[in-house]
Amino acid sequence: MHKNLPDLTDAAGAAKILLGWKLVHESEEGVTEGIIVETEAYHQDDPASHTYRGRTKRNAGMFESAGIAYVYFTYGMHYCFNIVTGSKGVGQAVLVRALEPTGGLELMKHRRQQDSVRLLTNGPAKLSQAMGITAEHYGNNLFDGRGLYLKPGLQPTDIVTATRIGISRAADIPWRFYIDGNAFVSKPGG
DNA sequence: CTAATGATGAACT
DNA sequence: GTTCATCATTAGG
Repeated sequence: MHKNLPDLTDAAGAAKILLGWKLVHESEEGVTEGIIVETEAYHQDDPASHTYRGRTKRNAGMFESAGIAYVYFTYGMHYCFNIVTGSKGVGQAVLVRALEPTGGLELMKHRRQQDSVRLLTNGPAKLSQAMGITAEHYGNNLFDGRGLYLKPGLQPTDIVTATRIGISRAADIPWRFYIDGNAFVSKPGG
């Protein structure tokens, strides 16, 4: 069957296109899903990217073919989820920064120990925890419709372009995109 | 081997 | 606005 796939040839373009797509995780605990409402692009020749200094054991996944998951652990306690873009051998990816929860709300609340829906997935480490994404999903195919995967959603009407969050270098490059007015964007403005 | 740092989040003032 | 919990990865010796 023909699959509806997004254009993942370039991280910045893909970051915009992926807004409105749904991220689904069918786990043993249950199914959780949410609409992607905020993303950031990271290229290889980008001082803020993990791949800027070349390939390492940690970032090897970003050099694989587009459409797989790149999950990294940071600050000693947080997982962040990325969608790999570009050709095999090119280190780029799209960081998913926020979701609008659309399914499995109770499971998300349980995983996050948090009752407020608005605080469930409005940040990269928060959504990873709410969705149950960990290092075991590193390298997963996100378009096979099994386990952790993406599926098409409604195209948002208004997309805001802004600067990226939490980086010290190339902080002025506008490679953050989010759905205008959405309540689950981690940091409106920028 | 050692040391610095980080694509964060929560809890403060 | 600021501080800090907490550790894998990385660069350097």
